[in-house]
Amino acid sequence: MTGIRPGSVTLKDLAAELGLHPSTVSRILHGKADTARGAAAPVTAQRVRDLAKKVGYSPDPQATSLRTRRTHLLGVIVPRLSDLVLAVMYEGIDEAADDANYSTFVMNSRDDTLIQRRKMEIMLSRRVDGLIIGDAHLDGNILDELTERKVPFVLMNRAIAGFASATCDDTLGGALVAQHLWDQGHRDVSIIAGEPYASTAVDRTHGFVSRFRSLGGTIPEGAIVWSRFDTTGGHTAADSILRGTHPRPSAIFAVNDFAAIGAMGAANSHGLHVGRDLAIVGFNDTSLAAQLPIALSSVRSPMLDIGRVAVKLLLGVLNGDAVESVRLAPVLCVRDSSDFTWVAG
Amino acid sequence: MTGIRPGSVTLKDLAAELGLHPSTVSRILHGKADTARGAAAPVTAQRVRDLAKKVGYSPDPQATSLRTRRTHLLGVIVPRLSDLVLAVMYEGIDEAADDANYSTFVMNSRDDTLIQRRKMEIMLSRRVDGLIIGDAHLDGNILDELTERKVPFVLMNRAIAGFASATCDDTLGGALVAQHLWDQGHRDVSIIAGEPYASTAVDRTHGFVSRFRSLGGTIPEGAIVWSRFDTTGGHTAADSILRGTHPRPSAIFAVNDFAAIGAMGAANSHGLHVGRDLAIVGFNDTSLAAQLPIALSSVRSPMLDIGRVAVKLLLGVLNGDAVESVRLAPVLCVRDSSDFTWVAG
DNA sequence: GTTCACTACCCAATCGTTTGGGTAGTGAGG
DNA sequence: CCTCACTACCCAAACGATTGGGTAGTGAAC
Repeated sequence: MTGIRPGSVTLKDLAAELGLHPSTVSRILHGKADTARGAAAPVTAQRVRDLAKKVGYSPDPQATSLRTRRTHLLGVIVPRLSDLVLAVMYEGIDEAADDANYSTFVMNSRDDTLIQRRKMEIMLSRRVDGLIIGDAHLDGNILDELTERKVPFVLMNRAIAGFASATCDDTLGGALVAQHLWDQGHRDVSIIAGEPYASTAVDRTHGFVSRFRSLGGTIPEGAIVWSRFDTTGGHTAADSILRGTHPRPSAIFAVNDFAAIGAMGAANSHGLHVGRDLAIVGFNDTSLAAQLPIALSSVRSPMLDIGRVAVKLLLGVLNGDAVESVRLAPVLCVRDSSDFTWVAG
Repeated sequence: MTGIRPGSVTLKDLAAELGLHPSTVSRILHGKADTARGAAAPVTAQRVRDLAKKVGYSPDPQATSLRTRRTHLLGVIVPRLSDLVLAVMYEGIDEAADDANYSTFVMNSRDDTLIQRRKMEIMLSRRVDGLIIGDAHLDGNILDELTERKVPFVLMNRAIAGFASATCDDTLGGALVAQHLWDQGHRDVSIIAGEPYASTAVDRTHGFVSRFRSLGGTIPEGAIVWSRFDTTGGHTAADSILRGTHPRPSAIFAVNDFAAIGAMGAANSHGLHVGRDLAIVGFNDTSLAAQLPIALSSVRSPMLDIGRVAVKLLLGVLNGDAVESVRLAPVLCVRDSSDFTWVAG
């Protein structure tokens, strides 16, 4: 449609073609409220807009942001995009940013503090307008630094007290699982708790533990096993749980679907049939959960929305608003992996 | 370390501080070969570099590319980042681009031709130096247009004749699976073939079929079922296969791990034990395959490398080199889902 | 003591926009 | 006829870097 690669035609070209001054053309193509401030005659304005459309004029973003000091670029930093959870959140970001006419850089930090720093510097040196941080560690010292440097940013997925974030209500999510397992009659449970530096892991675990205890249950220290977030991490953790000396739990809560899948594998190799001998519940309800050979119970977190909200928050910050953290409510999806009613009934 | 947000200090500031002209500073900080062309005295050069490092000078990329007409930005377009395969490839891109001092935009097209176009225009209007296209459709008319508009680009994952691409040798991959299933004694096989517009799907299917036939096997038309690439797609396809009238196959090749997982689910609900009653082989060997309750046989494709190679190719194109497509070799990983030897032996 | 070739710099234009501040021209009011 | 307030524009200076083309100054050769 546009014919040629955008960028060929400049404001000056348009102005010359129409016998106008570039500044006039700029004002016309720029705003609406401005036009009223005496920018141009309606007729001229229309001529300008018509030509602009016809030749497919699109302003040079480099030139624009050189002048305006705004790039309309958002930086997104996540542990890894190959983590489905973050990938879906990024899709939400992509959509929301697109709607607001922003573009996004996204980089993987592998949850490594050094890489985190490096990627952030790269983004800042690209002059992004703001940052969405999806890999915050609970000892968030980088964040203080960013605040001090007056970099606009918000957190996503993981929350840190004192900073604006878009997350799932992980504490509630954990509690839902505790309630469910308790209701199913489980009294000996273990938790595959994830990485201790991630608020998601900590909050889900904490939410689970405190609800379970408030129901009258007990959870010994040894029942909580920290682990990586991936399948291997889950496998290893479940293995150590099932191999443990204390009474083998009848249910395991993994704070992440992938860890849960790993746990299913481990259960299998221990000769346990998941859903009958051992209940397993995951978190996030990724697209896989429902499709597994033994469908996995999981807490559905609104990943797409979390991404979208993160963008909205950040745009708020950029706009100078005082923004509040948003915690979206999760929903428990019970499936075969933890549904014992058919056994009991 | 850097103290303040980069961008605060400019070339002019440096020059003023040192009593030099900005152009001199620019030349010093720019190249090495240039320096020899009479840029500055070694002593001065050192002074400049020291100060630059001390104050954390980093050139404004907008200003630079306004002048040089190069943004050091690569555009990446994929169907969806929530497809693990593409996410991993993107990690490869991220790394390679980083090494070469480029940054990347990545956008999701959902394999929708309209969105595809729109996202491309966005990237071009951002003045990316080149494009990595991960969602090419076999009727690649957009590509001709891009060529005509002289946009530098390469394909990734999916190949189209006549354009440079970084892919897995999908035909070979399909053939490996055919050979394996044949060797295991399977004579009735079905294929969950994926989307017919994707070269990955077509080539893997074709590779499988032609090897199987050359071994003396037959594959009726009805044994090839096109499908979406995700778990649901695989489930539906497998369901229709297992429900079919013709003799139920003893093995299914799904051209994608997620489709294979869906197929496992379907097999399950048909009362078939995968690995004993029915063999299933996937493709890509994503991190899940080995961890599933029944470990999934899969063709390992070097996803990370494909991403890296795509960047290398694109940089070649940008450099004016004549680049050749690269097809990386896959490796078959046999696991429980298709290993019948313990039954036969 | 010119010319010559360096060395080590400086000058100024330029990339494409934006934006604060003009200024001709017009019609009305006094 | 002068002032005044518009309207509908134009001017020029930025923004921060790059780059082709100078030019003082120095030492050596003739």
